[in-house]
Amino acid sequence: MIQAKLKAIVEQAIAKAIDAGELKHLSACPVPIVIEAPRLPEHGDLSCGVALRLACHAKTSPIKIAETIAQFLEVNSENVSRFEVASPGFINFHLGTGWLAEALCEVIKLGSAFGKLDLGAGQKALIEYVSANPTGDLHIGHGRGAVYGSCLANLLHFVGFAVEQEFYLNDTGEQINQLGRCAWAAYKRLLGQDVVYPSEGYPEDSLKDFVNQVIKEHGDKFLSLNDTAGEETLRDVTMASIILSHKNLLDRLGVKFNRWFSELSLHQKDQVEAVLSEFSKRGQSYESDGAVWLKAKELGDERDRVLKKSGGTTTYLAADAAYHLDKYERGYDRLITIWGSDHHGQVPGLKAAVKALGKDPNKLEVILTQIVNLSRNGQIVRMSKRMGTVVTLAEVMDEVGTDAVRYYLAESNPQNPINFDLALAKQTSRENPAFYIQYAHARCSSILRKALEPSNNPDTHELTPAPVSRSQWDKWLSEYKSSPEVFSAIFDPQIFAHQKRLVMRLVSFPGEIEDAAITRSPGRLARYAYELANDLQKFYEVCRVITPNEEVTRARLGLILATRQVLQNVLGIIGISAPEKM
RNA sequence: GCGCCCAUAGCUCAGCUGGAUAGAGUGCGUGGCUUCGAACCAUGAGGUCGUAGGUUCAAAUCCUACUGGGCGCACCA
Repeated sequence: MIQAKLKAIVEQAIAKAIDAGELKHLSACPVPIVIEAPRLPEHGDLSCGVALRLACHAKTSPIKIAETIAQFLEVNSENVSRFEVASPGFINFHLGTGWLAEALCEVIKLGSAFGKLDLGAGQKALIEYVSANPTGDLHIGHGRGAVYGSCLANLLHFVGFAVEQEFYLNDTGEQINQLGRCAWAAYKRLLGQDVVYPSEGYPEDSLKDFVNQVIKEHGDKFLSLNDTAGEETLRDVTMASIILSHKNLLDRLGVKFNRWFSELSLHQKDQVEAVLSEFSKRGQSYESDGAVWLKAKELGDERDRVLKKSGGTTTYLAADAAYHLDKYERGYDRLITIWGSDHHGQVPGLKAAVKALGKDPNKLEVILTQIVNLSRNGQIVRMSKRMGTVVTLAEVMDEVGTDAVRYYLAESNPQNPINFDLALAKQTSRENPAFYIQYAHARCSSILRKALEPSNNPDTHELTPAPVSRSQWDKWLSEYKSSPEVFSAIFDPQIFAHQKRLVMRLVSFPGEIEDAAITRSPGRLARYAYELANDLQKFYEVCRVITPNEEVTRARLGLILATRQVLQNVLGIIGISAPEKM
């Protein structure tokens, strides 16, 4: 778009300056030419700092280089109304209306595809996230992983990856057996039996709701079972109830998985044993003290890791290795695994296992999400699985609202810890950023409705025809897509800055997408959405859209349409609804 | 003790592949609704970018040490 066009012009100017012998010591531009939006309006609409980077190559001061380049710049005044060199060596460009109008045309022409890129080129990517143990409620930390993962999935899809999303279900092992013991005791106690609740394991309170759900479905018919059968049965039905609640809650949060991958299935299909044989066959494991060890130290870990305990059972790492081998064999080009930061110690082990299996470790990206500190009025709410989750994700969503929770969790970068104050979030929920962005979208919709729908006078009950007729609108829609000149009437010299700012924000969307995708930071799109909404509000404040002048109305409705489109596109990625009315 | 992550406005967070006067939101002060949605806008105050060095024409950004906080260092998962 505009940045690329400007970049080409700067590139050409540098080449000409070199040809003319004005930039000594250079035969080609050795640094990338970056066109960016300056922070301050007096620095123009777009700025290029290439002269600063060229200084040490050209052995001249940045300001002189900038002046030299500026001499060779060839711009059309309709596109770039003026440019100037500013200390310490920036070239600042002030845009005219030409490129801006063309850009709006492109936004409307591309519609929901505006901003899409082809970074992925159809490569298959698998994102595994949440993967919470089915032994209790989800908490806000799971929520963060869930929101981050789903935003990243949306984003990577938007930039051309074939994305699949997967939840790894730890549905077997010691913690699940413990769930069985606790649930069996809770079941009997809830049905009036005087049995002792296990002192070790999950707190009774954290299981009560799930066991009550079991009782609601199955009644007391399991009471006749002996303890062994009872523990197994309660284990399975309680786990099913927990998994269902996880599915429902994540669904409510807008998080959807293609697959819930069962760890148990790996054992049942002997994939865990198979991966152990594979390690052995490749000479990557050995026996010691009756246990089987992975030679992880040779592969970058700080020490070797146990795969199979002397008691004969396999470790979590063995199952995880089998799981990741399965992922590799399913033929993905990128494997993204999102874990809570408390698992960071496992990353070298997993990477070592992957290397030991002869798979490309660079395909596997492990992203860690840092802790969410939950507080209420400044008081930290402690979360601990052993103590039971004090505040569940469901409660946070009920209290604050799902869109607001989603925005808060989406906005931050995963590697930073965040503080989430319930009282604060609730108190400001009416003015929260998610709401603000949605409001901007609803406002655009409202303006379009106002333009296209007849209005009803409440006193006289007379219908006033719509300012813009249906047939006229259809004609405009096609003009928006093919005739940039219709937009020239948007621009009013009095308030050009506001209008330009809004258009520039729309124009910067593809670049934002690219940066967000490359750095795996969908959060910056959440912030972009806020900025866009803010620019729309400022524009709206000073500029009427529906006016008696048909050409002006046509142009400004087009701008509103384009803005609404980009809001929809970005809200789609961060997974927040774009309502027509609020 | 060792390793990883973090420290920016009262609070919540951006900015970090080095570039112009460190930005938003929230809270606080002031002003603005006869007109497409005031759930909005304008404006003011508020910062030794944890501390100390170093690299550089240029450091919140890179390097080192330190301080403070979180997490991890099992034949647990």
